[in-house]
Parts: sequence; structure tokens; C-alpha cells
Amino acid sequence: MPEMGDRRVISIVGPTASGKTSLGIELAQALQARGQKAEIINADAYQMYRRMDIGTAKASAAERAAVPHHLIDIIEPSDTMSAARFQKLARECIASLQAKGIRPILVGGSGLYARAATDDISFQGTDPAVRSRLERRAETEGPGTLFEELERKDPQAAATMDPHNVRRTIRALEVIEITGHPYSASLPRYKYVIPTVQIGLDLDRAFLDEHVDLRTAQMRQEGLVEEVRALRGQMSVTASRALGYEQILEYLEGKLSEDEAFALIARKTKRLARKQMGWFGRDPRIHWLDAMAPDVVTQAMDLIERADAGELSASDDGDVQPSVHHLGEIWR
RNA sequence: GGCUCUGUAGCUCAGUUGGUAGAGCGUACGACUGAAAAUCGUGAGGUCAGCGGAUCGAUGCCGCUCGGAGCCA
Repeated sequence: MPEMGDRRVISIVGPTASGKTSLGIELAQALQARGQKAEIINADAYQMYRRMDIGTAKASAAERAAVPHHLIDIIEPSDTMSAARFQKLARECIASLQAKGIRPILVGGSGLYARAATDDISFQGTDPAVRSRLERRAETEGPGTLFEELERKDPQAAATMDPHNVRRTIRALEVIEITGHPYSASLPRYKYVIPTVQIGLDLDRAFLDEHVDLRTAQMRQEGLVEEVRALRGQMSVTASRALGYEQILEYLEGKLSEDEAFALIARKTKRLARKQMGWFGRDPRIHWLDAMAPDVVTQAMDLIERADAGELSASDDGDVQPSVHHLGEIWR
């Protein structure tokens, strides 16, 4: 039996609708059966909002009763979450579970959040006043001027971003103004600061699209429209941009028909899934499993054992360079 | 049956006073360290419904055929 220190944090990643939630629960139960305590930490940006249940596909009450879930329902829809804020919460949560001898299982499809929890990433500060001033300037002067300013102040950062990407330009100028230092957009590195084993769920796209269609229909049936109607007017910019919520809000404002809104949700969810595959596919440390395999849980348990035994350290630890990883090659 | 309109990228549509075509969306690929389910970039894709005619040259003009829409009988 490995010591607690050898037990890596488990992080389940992959596209939406690939079955991350249930794999997390099944793993917790499988570990439990071996006498190891394990609990879930949510790493999904939108499941942290209370009362946004249906559209974010949160674990059911029964599932949450079976295995304790953390960082779900922790903020109001009027509040905003951010990668930096999540990083702090997640690390506190990981530390407190580990102190109690409980193994954390991170589950979530927000790539930046998953990395913020376990990787060597530190976010620089923010200042709402500085940011809103920059946002106003972007509107009055146009994004071009801001980008030119960035080129003057930090040519290196400017070189790595697109002049049309107003949001990132603003963020870079914000950091420069607050810290007085250049916004050195450092090359992406993959380095754990908390020993972790990442398990990715991959799914054939045809199946994935099918799952998304089914799940979208299910959300409609479960009353997503009513859920959004009840939250209308109290959602922050961040919350109201959530996939599913934004479209239903448009329907409630009369900009779309209900059918159009749900069709749009399904389409955008499929696109999101592809984007997630791209984001995760680049991380060479992720161990991919076929989400449809009947024995995924066994395969995942096997990976966890090997990781704990140090067999995967060569590829997972150290300063791993990003690489293009073609998911299709896994299945051949 | 007659008249009018119409057939251009997977979808919705621009366009060319005749010199082989564009947009939005979708799709594929990619970037991305305080909104990340966000923000942004690049590419692929069209014998311009079919056939024939006049023209140096047609997606554009003329004729016929086929497929839509509407109006009148």
C-alpha cells in the first residue's frame, strides 16, 4: 500500500458529454472498495454556480449522496468565477482532503481550470478600475490603438497575440499597468506542482454528437427553460455567457424560437467538445481512454496504480513540452 | 393550362453594365495565464440546376428541359 504522499491527485478531463462525471464517481467507489477514501472536486467553471443545475449537467442528488462533491454550488449566479479564484479554492480543497487522508478526484472540462489546480501556473493580479477603463477605451478608440500601445510597451507579448483579440490585449495592458512589468506571455509548459495523474476520456465524434443531441433534448425535458427563467436578471456577465443559458436567455427575450435556441445549444455544444479535445489533446501528460469501453473503470484504476507506483513519472513529470497529440491515433 | 418570380459553397443569401465568383453561419485546423462553456486566427469547400445557341469568351444574354414559389383561370 503506497503512502499518502505517493497517491497522486486524479484528474479526469475530456470533452463535454463523454462521461467524466460518472467515471469520477465510479472511481471513487472503486477506490473506496479497496479501502482508500476518495472524493470529487469539481473543476468545471459553471457547476460552481448555484441553481444552474440542468444546463451544466451537474451530478444528480443521488450521485452526490454516494460520493461527496466539493466546489459545486459555491457561488451565486450574480457572482463571477475566474481561473485564478478557482486555483486558490481548488488548492485549498486538495490540501484539506489530503490532510484527512482522502484522495481528491478532479473532474471537469474547463481546460484552464484543470491546469490552474495542479500545474505550475500563477496568475497576476487584476484591477476592476483599470480593466473597465481599458474596456471603455477599446470601445471609443477601437482595439487597434490598444494593440499599438501593447506593441510599444511589450513587443514580445504583442508578437504572440492577434491584434483582433481585444480581450487578451486588454488583459496584457492591465497586467503591465498594475505590475509595472511586461506581460511576458510565457511559453506554455506542462509541469505539475501537485503530483497528479490525468485521465482523458476520448469519444468517437459520431458518438459524441449523438450524446450531445440526447443530452440537449434531456435538458429541455427537465426544464432548462424554467431554470433560466427563474435566474433571469440575476446572472453576472460570466454566468449569462454559459452555454445553454445564453441561448435560452435569447429565447426569453424573443430573439429566437425555443426550437432554434435548443438547436443552437446542441450545435455549440458539439463545437465546444471539439475545442476541448484540441485543448486537452495538446497536453502530453494525459492518458487517454476510450469512453465507450465497457471496462473504462478498470483501465483507469490500472493507470492510477501505475502512476502511484511511479511507472508513469518519466512521461508525466518534469517540464514537459507541449506536443500535438492526435486523438484519432489512439484507436487506430 | 396561362402569367410572374426563382434555382450561385453543407445552410441562408450577395454579386458580376458578359473576362470562370463572395459574405454570414456551419465545418476543419490552430492560438490562448484573472470571463476559458470566454476571446481570437487560418484553411478547405462551388463544372454559379441541366442541355443547346449567339459571342473571342457565359454563372450573367437567348431558347428548351428539369426543380421550387406565387398569382390567374
